[in-house]
Amino acid sequence: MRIGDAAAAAGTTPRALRFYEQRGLLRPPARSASGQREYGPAEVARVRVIRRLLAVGLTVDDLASRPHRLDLLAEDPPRRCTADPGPETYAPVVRARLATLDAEIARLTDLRTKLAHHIATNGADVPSA
Amino acid sequence: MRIGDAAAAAGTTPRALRFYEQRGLLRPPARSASGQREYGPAEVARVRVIRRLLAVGLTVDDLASRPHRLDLLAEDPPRRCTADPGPETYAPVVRARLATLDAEIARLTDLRTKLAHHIATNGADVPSA
DNA sequence: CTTGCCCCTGACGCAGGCGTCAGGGGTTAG
DNA sequence: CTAACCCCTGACGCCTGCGTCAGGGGCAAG
Repeated sequence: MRIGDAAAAAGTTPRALRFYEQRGLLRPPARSASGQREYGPAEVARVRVIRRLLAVGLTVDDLASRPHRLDLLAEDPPRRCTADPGPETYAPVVRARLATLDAEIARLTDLRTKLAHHIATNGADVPSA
Repeated sequence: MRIGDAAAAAGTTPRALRFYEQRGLLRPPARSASGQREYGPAEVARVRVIRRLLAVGLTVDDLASRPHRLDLLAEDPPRRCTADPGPETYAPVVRARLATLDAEIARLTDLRTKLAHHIATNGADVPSA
């Protein structure tokens, strides 16, 4: 499978795959004689895992920090939460991510409150403080 | 007053003042013989208004779209909500801003929920969908 | 006169996850 | 053989509100 088909199969674009490879989320794949990247089903599965993790808010750097964890998660069936998941768990980054999400939500909610208050009291013009 | 003192008086930096000027939020100020910007109390007040509006979530472009409104708001005492505030009100941008804030808050809240759900069911590892 | 702080303009950096263009080669159906 | 589409690498663009560096001049005190 060449990059275009692999990307389509994983629901993304060739550019994204090259980007993940460059950032260390994907190992450099095999190449054809003419230098074209060759992907198998395992790589596609791995990309799907990456996309899911990104979709729930983890960053590329989060994933790059524990590349081996992607191996486990992309297995079929995936080995999740064995007795000893080792030091490769995403738990720390997930917790950090939750914290920053909470902080951001609180910040925006606060902003929204202030803005709504001002529009109510000042006719959407000047915040009084 | 030169730019450093004016910036300090308004609670910001010289760089920010030049930036506001470049983006049309501040009119080009008077210059000394040697080309240094000269500010008065009115400019400082205007900068304070700008900062408050930015702090509640409006963007530089929002403010730049209605530069005359800043004149009114920076007056002492400010003329707010006269019988005819003209077409220069921030109400439309404020409403738009509220909408984007709501959308963003909803998005982040949704993310947070999903992430928290996955950490609870999968031990902070793999999102099952 | 010199030291030291302030000002000037112009331009790049940042954070994130790619999109997109440039310039050049592969590959496959007709 | 050639059109048409795909792939390659390298590099800039995006978006916001400035921070920061580079290179060059001003101004008041000792």
